[in-house]
Amino acid sequence: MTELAKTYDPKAVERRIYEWWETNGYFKPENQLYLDPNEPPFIITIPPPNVTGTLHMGHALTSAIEDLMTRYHRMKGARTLWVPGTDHAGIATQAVVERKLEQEGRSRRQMSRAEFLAEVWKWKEHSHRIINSQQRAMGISVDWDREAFTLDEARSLAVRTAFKRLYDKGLIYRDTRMVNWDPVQLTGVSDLEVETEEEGEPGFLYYVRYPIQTNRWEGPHHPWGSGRWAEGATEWITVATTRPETILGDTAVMVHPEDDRYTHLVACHAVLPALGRPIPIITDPVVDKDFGTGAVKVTPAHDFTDYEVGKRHHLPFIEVMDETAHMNANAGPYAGLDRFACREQLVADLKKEGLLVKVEPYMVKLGRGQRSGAVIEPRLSLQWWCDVKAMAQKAADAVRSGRIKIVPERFEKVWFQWLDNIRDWNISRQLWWGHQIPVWYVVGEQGEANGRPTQYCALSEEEAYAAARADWGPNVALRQDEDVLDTWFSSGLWPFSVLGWPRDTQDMRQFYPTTMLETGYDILFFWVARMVMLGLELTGQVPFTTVYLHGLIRTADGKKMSKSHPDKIIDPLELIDTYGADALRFFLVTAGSPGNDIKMDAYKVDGKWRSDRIEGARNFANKLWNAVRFVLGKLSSPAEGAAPSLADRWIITRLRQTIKEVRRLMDSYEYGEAGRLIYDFIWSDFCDWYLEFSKVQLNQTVLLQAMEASLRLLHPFMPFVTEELWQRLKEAAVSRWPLSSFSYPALMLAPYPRADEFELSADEDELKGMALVQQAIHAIRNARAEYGVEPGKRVMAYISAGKYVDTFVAMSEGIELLARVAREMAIAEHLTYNRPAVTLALGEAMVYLPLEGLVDLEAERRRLSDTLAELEAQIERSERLLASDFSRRAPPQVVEKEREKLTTLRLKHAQVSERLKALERQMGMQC
RNA sequence: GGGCGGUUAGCUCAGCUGGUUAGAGCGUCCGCCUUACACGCGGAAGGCCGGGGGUUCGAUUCCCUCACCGCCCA
Repeated sequence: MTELAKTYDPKAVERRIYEWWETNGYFKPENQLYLDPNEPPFIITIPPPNVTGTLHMGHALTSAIEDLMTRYHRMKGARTLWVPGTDHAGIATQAVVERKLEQEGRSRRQMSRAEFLAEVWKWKEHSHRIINSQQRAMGISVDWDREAFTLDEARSLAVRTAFKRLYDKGLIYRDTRMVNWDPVQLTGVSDLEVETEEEGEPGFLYYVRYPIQTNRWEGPHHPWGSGRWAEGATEWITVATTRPETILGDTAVMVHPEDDRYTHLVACHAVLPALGRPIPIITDPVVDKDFGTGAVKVTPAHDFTDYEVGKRHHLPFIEVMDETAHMNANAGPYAGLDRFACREQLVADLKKEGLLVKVEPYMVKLGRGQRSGAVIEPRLSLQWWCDVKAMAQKAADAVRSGRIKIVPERFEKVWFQWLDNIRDWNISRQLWWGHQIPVWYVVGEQGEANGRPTQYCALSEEEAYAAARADWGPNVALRQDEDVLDTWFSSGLWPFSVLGWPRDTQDMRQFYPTTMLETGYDILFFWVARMVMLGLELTGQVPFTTVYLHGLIRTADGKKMSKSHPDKIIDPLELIDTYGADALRFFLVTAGSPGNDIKMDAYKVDGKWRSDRIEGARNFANKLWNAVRFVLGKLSSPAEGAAPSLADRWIITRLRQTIKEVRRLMDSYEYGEAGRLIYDFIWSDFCDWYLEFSKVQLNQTVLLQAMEASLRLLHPFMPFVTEELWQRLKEAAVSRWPLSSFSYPALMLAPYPRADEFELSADEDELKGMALVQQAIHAIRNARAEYGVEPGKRVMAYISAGKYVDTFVAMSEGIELLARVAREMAIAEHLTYNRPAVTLALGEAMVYLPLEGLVDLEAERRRLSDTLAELEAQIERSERLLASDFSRRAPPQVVEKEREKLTTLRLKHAQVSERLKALERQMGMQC
């Protein structure tokens, strides 16, 4: 067997271990070796990453948490399945590929749909490969044989089936409505895909006056642009707008019915600038009298609010822009101009005509496309809609009734709020990349033709034709709807589509509903809510029983990483390269608390990302590595049948306490806290104390047991290094110490530690004694440092150990080693030392260090009297507390604890004051 | 406008259902290559737990309120 290197090198381990796990099929639920019949199965589906490119830190966090959950449940003996996959991400991927083509001097517009899709598929393969390698590098224990893609054959069937079922129920319909239109990507998007800057964006509020038609002035006598357009007009109404270009589409001016300023104008007509169209002045209570002039223009075809107003007041809907947000023929002289160019030109013209009253700087709330960043244009458009009202109520009920639990709980409030105010979901996208809508139209027919349907929703073209031929005869021609579905429609089916739905598969029967849905809180509505709605609607069951939401990864200055400049985006692979996957994972999982964002402390050195916190986690991996190196060294000597010492009983007791607490924390999703606890146990209890004690009192069995259990405990957090070390340990030890977990071929398949695995234990008194010994060692070290004793120098010590004398005697070799105390030290139940010495009062015990030549009597006297003063203050505080209502009102255990504390304080006080008196006597004698 | 989260050591953050003298890592200071580990060891300094009020024997923790920062929804 090769010796362990002095420093852990993740690169030499991770890839090899992962391939070994994978080729042995250890990630598959069918291959688990330890199963606990009492553990319910654990099924989780990965939030499928978009095949837009590569994974970022958010994905790394997702991987770390989900793999932690998965490995934990697998080791607990639950039948465990984690299904991987990727998302075709319609808009996002199409945008990425279009941009790439653009750089190559090509354009989608010049390509056929098939040609373009071939390009996207190429990109998808490329991206998918990178994503997979990143995920493997993270160590995720997914069943790759079950990998799914939202646009593969099986998922397509699920999508078409889902669409058809909802269509047949009347929950999916086609309608022309006002939608959020992205004029760059040329598609409608849903409400959720529009993002608004909180403060708005700098813009202007334009005050424009419209002349009023009167019997003396019925309209312009001079052309627009002549500067005399409004000549002769006598009355005006001034409106304020942030979007002057939409004036061209105005079909009314609106004021509040109780606004005295305008009552005389109501029912009059204003004349629309530029176009000269007379438009009515109407009243509606939605008008805010305090905004602008109190009079607003109404553009029913280009504004959500105005759309409603237009319908209410039966106003004409005049579109003045085309799909690319260029002005159309209805814009008269401005036709052909881009919306912003039109704005500029029109404002200049208004000014020339004396119609521009004033312009004020104004923060405009602009909706921007989530993917393109383009200013969203409200636009009338024919789209497919999903009526989700009823589904939303059921989804809300699932959480209300506890069938689905959201962690952290506070997100439930957001859940209800959104679902209770839900609007119909625009599910069609005017894109090429995605699931084409499974609806076919009869070519050449409009609407209902003699009662015969002109559109057919079907699972396939053949099916659509079969239905159409039945109505229209054999020569009917069909054309499939060109639009595709919103990506989230297919993602919404994920937890069951990956298991084979709508087919009746073994996986559906065995693994549905799933257990856990873990993702970032930012896609609670986009994804989680849709899965619950569609899951309940289509499978009749909740798709999962727990939703765990993690926070977002932010840059060092607190910005969202995904939105910040590309140079701030960190590739997890780079960090893995520098620190190892285990370090990255441990950092991600322990960096924060559930649902809260994590700020990366990343900074660049020579162009490479560094993080002190990840470095700390790497150091921990190295610490573990060296602990095992030490243990292996101890095991190589002949086995000794030493009886368990106090230290042995102590470490096993601490281990058992840690296991209990870790399991409790893991079961309540407090992964960070659990990780920190394991870290503390391994570093402080095991390495700092127990390994050190083992240097003087070795018990190979206990050393091995504690080490092995520590590896199992840590495995879900740091899978690679623990697996590697466990294999080494097993190889070295299994023939002589056949621990039961060594019967498993891999650590990842071994049982998670249970507190009742171990037989040794220390009782309450022994634990107290042990703590006292540790305190003594600490106090001696402290005194040595304070008095500048040479590090290697052995010092004499006299220990008065009271009732813990046996403990001190048992631990004397440890004290010698760790506090550098001379072998001849004295330990007795009661011991007084009258010569000059540093005195350490520990309450139950007392340590005298005759530091020859170093003890300055005066300094020691000062130190003791300071200690005494501090003790007196504490005693007084404690006495006051006990004399108050506290002792009557507080729970007995708490009061008892306080009494014990007071007793110890008094004991210390007596020790110190006695010592002080003795010292003062000595000093007096010296004088 | 409504809602949520945050404010704890120089920095980044823990602190679960209220209970000893509030913790960790990094950083700082002092001392060490002590034969597992310098990616380390030992020691130390450093905190009106954002402000105010309330409940309570007791508040970093619960309630109210204010301030600032961040986010979500409209």
